[in-house]
Amino acid sequence: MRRRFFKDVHPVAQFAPVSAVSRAFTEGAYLDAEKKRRILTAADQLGYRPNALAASLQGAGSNLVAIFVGEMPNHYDKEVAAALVNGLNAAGKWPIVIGGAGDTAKSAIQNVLRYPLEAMILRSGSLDADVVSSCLKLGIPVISSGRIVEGPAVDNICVRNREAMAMMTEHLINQGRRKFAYLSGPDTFWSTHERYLGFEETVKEHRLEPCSKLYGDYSVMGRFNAIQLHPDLANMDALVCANDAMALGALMYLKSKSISVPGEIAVTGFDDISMAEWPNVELTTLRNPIEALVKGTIDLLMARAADP
Amino acid sequence: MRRRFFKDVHPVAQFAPVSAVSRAFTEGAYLDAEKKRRILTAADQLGYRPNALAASLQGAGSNLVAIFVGEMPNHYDKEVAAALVNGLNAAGKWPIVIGGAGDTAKSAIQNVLRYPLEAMILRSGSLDADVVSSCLKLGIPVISSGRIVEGPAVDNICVRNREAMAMMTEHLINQGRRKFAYLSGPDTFWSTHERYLGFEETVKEHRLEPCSKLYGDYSVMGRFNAIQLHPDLANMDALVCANDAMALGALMYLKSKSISVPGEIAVTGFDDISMAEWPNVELTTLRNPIEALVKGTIDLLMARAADP
DNA sequence: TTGAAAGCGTTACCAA
DNA sequence: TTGGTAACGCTTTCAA
Repeated sequence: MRRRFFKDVHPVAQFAPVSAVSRAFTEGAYLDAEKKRRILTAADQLGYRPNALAASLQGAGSNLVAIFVGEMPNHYDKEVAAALVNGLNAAGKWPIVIGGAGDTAKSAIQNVLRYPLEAMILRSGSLDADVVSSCLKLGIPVISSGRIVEGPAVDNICVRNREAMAMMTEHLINQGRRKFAYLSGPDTFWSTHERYLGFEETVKEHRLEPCSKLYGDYSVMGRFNAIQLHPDLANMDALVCANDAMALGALMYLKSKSISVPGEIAVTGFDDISMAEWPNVELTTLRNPIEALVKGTIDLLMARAADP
Repeated sequence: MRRRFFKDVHPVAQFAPVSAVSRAFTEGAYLDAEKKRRILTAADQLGYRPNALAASLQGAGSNLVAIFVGEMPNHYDKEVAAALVNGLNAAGKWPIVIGGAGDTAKSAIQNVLRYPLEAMILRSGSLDADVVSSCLKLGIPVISSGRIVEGPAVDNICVRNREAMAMMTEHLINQGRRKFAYLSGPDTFWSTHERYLGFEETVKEHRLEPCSKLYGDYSVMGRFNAIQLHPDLANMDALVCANDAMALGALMYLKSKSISVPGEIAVTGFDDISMAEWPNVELTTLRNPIEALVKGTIDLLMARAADP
C-alpha cells in the first residue's frame, strides 16, 4: 500500500509541510515569522494542537504522573489529594488519579503503568511492595508522600509523626494532665505506629501510669468512635487521638455525655483539617502542613525529572 | 540511515517477533499457546507491558478521560470527585484530573486537550463556553455532571434541584413552618439559581410573606456564615440552605446563640454529605445521590464510546 | 531557513 | 498460524 503522506491528512499541513507545523509550535525553532503566524491561525481555527502522546513517543516528556490515593477515608486525605492535583497542574504535570484498594486498585495500577509516566506518587500504603517493584523495572521514579517507604529509587516526604506526637504529649503533661487515653488508627496505616511511639515514649519518660489504648479507623464515625467503648471516662483527663477525624468523633460523643472539654478531658488531634477551626470545636491539633507536603512532593518530582 | 528493526530494541522481541508479542497481549489473537506463555514469562521478568500511548496512536482507545473538578469548596464536591475517580477506574478509564479556576485552569485544560481524550467531564462551571467549543472542534464528547450545560455534543446528568427544593419547602410548610429565611449560594454556581427557584415558587404558592434571602459561599465557614448577618433571628422559624455545608455553619452559629434546632428554627440543607449523619447535627437534608450521579456519568461515557 | 524522511512502540494487514 | 511491514502523528536530523 502506498504510504499516505501527512499532507493528505494532517489538518494544518494542508497549508504547510508537517515539519513547519511542528516548528510553529516549538518555541525558538527556525521559521519565517509570517509563515508561523499563518500556521498558528489555521491551527486555531481548526482547533488543532499537537498530539502530546505522539510527541512523547518521539522523545518529549509525557508530563503524565500517576497518583495512587487509596481510599481517602477522612477529610485530610481528600484535602491533600486536591492540593496535590492543583500543585501538579500548576507545575504543568497532569495527574492520572487511581483510587480504591485491594485487587481492583492493584490491577488499575498495573494498567496505568502502561502509560509513559514521569512518576508514581503514593498516598496510600496498601500496595507498596507491588507498586515499587513494578515501577523499578520500568524505571519510573516512586515518590511516597506522607509515609516512608523503603526501597531503591523511592523518594520519601513525610512529616515527623513521632516527634510531633511527642511534643503534643509533652505539652499536655506541662498543662497538668496525668491520666491519658490514646485513640489509635488502624495498624494498616503507616502513620499509626509512628504516632503512637511518640506518645508512648513521652508518657513513659514522665513515669505516668500505663494508659488505655483504643482503636478507631481514622474516620469520624467509624464504630461511632471507639471512645464509647472506654471503660471509665471518669478516670481520664486527656484523650490523645491519632488524627483529627477521630478526635472530632470523640468530641461529639463527650459532648453528648455532657463531659466538658477541655475542662474535664482535653482532646487532641493530628492534621489540622479545616473542621478543627470551626467554632464550638474544642480541639487542640497538630498542623500537618499540606502546602509544605505538596511543595515537597513536587520538588522531588522536578528533581527526578531533571536528573533521573 | 538504516532502519533499525524492532528486534534490535524491543525488550521482549529478542525472543519473538514484535507481531507475536503484540498477539500475546491481545485477547483472542492467533498464537501458539506455548509461544504465548514464553513471551508472557519474559515480559513479566522484564516488567514489560505494551505502551498504551503507542497503541492509541495505532487506533486503540486511549482510555484517558479528563475531569475538570474546579475548586471543590465543600466536602460534597470532594466526595463526588473521589467517587467519580473510583467509578472510572472500575470501568477501566483513567482520569486526568484538573483542578483550580481562572486562567491557570484554563491553560491547564488547553494543555490536557493535547492528549487523546475519550471524554471531558465537567464538574465545575467556571469555564464552560471555552471548554465546550474546544472539545467540539476536537471531537471530544463533553459530559456535564451535576449541572446543565447547553451546547451541541454535551451530555448532561443532573439532579432535579428545583423540584427537590420545592418538595423540601413543601415539607416544612406541612410541618407548620411559616416564616422562612433562605441562605443562598454564590451566583457563580449553576445549582444556586435552580434551588432558589424551587424554594421561591413554593413559598409563593402558599402565599407566605416574602422571606429574607442571604448569601453564603457554599462553604461551612465562609464569612462565618451569612446567617450572622440576619437582622432578626426571632422573626424566623425555618432556615432553608442551598447546601449542607452552609447549613452546618448556620447550625453551629445558632447553637452558639442557644437557639434550639429544630425547636425554634428548622434548618435544612442539600446534598446529604456524610457530616449530616453525625450525631448532634440536627439537620434535615435532601439526598443528592452520589452513586447515581457517578453511575449516570459513566453510563453516558460508555454510551459515547460505543456510539460517538 | 526549509522540505523530506527516519524513527518512536504499537497494531493490523497481507502474503506465506 | 505466522513473520514482515505500513501506518498512527509527531519531532528531529540531514541535505539542500
